[in-house]
Amino acid sequence: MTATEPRTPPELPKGYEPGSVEQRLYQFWEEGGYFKPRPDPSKKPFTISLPPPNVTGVLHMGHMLTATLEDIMIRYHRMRGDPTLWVPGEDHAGIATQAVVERHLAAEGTNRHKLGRDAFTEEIWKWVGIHKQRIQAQMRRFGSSVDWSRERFTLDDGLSRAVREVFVTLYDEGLIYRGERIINWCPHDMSAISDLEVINQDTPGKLTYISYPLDPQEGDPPQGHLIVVATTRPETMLGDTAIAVHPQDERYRDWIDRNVVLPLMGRLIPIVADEAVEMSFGTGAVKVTPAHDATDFEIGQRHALPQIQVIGFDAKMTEHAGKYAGLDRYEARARVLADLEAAGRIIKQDDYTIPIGHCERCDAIIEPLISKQWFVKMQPLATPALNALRYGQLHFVPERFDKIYTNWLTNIRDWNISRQLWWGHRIPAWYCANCSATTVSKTDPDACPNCGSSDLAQDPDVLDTWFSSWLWPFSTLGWPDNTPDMAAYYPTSVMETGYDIIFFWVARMVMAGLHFTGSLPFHTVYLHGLIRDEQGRKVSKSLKNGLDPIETVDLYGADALRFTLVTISTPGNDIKLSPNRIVGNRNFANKIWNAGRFVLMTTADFAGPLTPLEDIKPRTLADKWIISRAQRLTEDVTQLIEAYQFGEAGRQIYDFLWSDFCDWYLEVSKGQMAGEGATPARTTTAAILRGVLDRALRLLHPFMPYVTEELWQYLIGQGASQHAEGDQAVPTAPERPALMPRPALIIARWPTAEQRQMDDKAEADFALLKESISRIRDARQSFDVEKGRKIHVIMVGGTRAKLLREQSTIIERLATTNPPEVLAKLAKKPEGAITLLVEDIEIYLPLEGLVDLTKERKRLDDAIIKATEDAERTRAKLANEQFVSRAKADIVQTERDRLAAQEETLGKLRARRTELG
RNA sequence: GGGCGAUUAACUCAGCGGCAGAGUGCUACCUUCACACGGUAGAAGUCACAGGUUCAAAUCCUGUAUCGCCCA
Repeated sequence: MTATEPRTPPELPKGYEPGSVEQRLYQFWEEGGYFKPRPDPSKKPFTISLPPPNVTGVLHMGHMLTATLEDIMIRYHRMRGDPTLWVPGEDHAGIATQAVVERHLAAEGTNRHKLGRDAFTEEIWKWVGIHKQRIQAQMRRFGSSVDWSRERFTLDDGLSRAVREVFVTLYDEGLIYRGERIINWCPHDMSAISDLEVINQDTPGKLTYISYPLDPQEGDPPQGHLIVVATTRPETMLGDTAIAVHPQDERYRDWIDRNVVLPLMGRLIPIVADEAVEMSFGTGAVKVTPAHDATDFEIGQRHALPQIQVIGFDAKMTEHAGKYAGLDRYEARARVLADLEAAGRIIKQDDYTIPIGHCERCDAIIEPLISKQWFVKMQPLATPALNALRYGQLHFVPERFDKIYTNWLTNIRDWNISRQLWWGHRIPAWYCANCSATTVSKTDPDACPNCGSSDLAQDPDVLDTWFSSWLWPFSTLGWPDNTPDMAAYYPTSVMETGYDIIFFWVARMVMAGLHFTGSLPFHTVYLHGLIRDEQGRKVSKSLKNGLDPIETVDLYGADALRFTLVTISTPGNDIKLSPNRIVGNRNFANKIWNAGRFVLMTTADFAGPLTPLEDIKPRTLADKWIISRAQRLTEDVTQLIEAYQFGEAGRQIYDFLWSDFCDWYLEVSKGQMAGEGATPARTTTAAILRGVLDRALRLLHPFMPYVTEELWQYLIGQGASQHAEGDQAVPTAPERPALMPRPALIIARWPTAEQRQMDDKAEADFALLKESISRIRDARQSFDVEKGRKIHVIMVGGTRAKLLREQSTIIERLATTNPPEVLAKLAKKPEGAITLLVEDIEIYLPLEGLVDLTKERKRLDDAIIKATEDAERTRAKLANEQFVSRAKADIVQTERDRLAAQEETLGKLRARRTELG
């Protein structure tokens, strides 16, 4: 590079101000079309579907973690030149959204029934519009480089068509059926929910032992027989239609098929034998209430027992509950217990922990009830999904989720997909009033295909939201049509989401993808942990302990928060987020900013096209060292990203920038840049400063997109002025300007590590130099040398004398010394000097008037003790024959070298100590 | 009942066979012309506990304890 005409250094603010950078740059990228995929037939596309957030929700820190991890992968692949697509969108969140709007209506003194179905859904669509915009704005603040032109919503026409296609196909295949089953009923939301949406909470309760008298028969003792059952839900006894015992249970064998008189109700119910009964639970005899318990329902089916529903959909007792009709279920429990007690039917009550099901959305206690619902038969879908993992087509990061996924799919149960709501995809089933045939159809039928009657009524229910989400990776790309996007970007590459929805979503997507497209929807599933507060508590709205991502971005900048979220975590582990950590990374952004500012100012005379690092011929040890470090970093970061180790990759870049580049190379470069004009030293140093900064910015860009892009624009000479124009020129009109109007870091080439420039010797030599300087600085401080005072230094370097002589100006500069006196061997020992040892180098600091000999003796004594211990430890290791014969040769050699060095150190320390007397 | 994870410096966490690391905090000194959102240096750990495997264990195996999560 040659010096071009001097340029005025750009005026950069002294501190990094994310607020003035982020929105402008996001707009520049978005308007410039940088987020759109660049087709390249020679390269494998990289695609991610964003897990769609609930459209009426507000994005929280977990969403931001998702957005950050996915953005890292997306930006990395985009820089590699892969056709890269990130599809954003939202889901309609049936129950949650309907509940939000209903609350809103209630506040206005109305409700959905007054409005009617159409007006109500219209009302919801208004909400959706507003909230969608809020989510989009949040995603933009995170820096997420999604392709907004491909944004999708689960209730879009296209996605709705996909839902119908899937429903009808599964119905035709016999994998969707309608049936009466025990389902989880939420009496608050007045809807069925799936097993997954029930949260079981262990709750202290009572196990009540109730005695039921057997219907007397000949041969019974005069007082009759009693059979005792244990139950946690005594009120359901009103609906009992049998008592069940295990067929092998000796205690009850003689009573099987006899009847008992149901207390309080007086009806006769049989004792049946069923293998489902656990002999060890309670008394081994259980009451059977087929209408209110899943296990009892199955027992009832096997023995053709009647189903008596005593609790209604409103969680109140029904007319079948006799005198308890109309009571709330818990009030009924108390009354039933009191009446049983009065009748002498209660044997005892034990304390007992009961898992009670709560609604995931509203926390109401779930009531198992019999209801006619639509189900998906899961087992045939689960088998291919299991095989995909077993045969290595699907990968989880971290791997331990293999087991969780396998376990769930192996024990999978049918999926209740109908919801008694108004908001969602209406079930495409029509019932004929004339012939009662059921018609399932992709298009709305005008007449019954069976009898021709036009008296058809569509099923009033809607589908579970997850029934549309499980199609997300392909429905968003245009499926069931074979669109260009489907052809180009499906299957997607990685699914990144929280481990809490592995069953809800991930496993179901795998099933749907395999069944409907014949392909896995993604090859890798990266699961991140949940975000908790500083005390490790789950973030919840009621505790108000969650940091709001937007407020946090406002305070510290998006880059700082993104970097914190990534580097604080390892895959699958929960994250305790503390503001402290974010502050540290805001400081990191500022550090980078100032390093950039320094490079720009220092090299202003050498602006122009960047010289690729590979083309730079380093002149000094420091040059070789920093380039070597940069190349090694490039290799490591690339490998770590490929291995999904984003946190470690980020930490390595941090260390490189702060410790290697700022603490050492920038300081060394100040000496190398001394003087004027385009001297070889200045030209090379400037090229390295710019080249290494460029390299680091590229590697860091996926993690901290804003500060890196801003600096890089300055680095390539398009900084402030272009931005100023850009601010004015931002089009508000819908038409999109030409794609990617100018170079930008977001599409700059991801660097390749150049092995040729990795230099072990330079790294070892520079490490020695750094250590020597640190030791001198340490000595200066321990002996209270004033800060600016240049001290005399004598270095006895032996074979390293040449190295030290060559690097003496760096020592002079960074340790604040006079030109060091470097000798191969020492002729005359300096008197009254401090002695330092760095490997085999002796360093003497003759600090006139400052050296306290007593202190120095003590210092040497301490050093001798430590060196003796070190040498002893190594000697013991080498004395162990097993170690020498069994350990790898290079390890043994390392230990031998170590011992030699330790003994030399010890010898020198002792000799010096002797001299001091 | 079954399964999983965590336990490393005061705090928050990396490391996961070869002499214990980072950030924050702490101590001392420093407003030196990139940065006080900074610099230099320092102190600080029986890597939960008990066994085992290995020449060598924070790291692998077994068990225990505590905390947390998932499934039933």
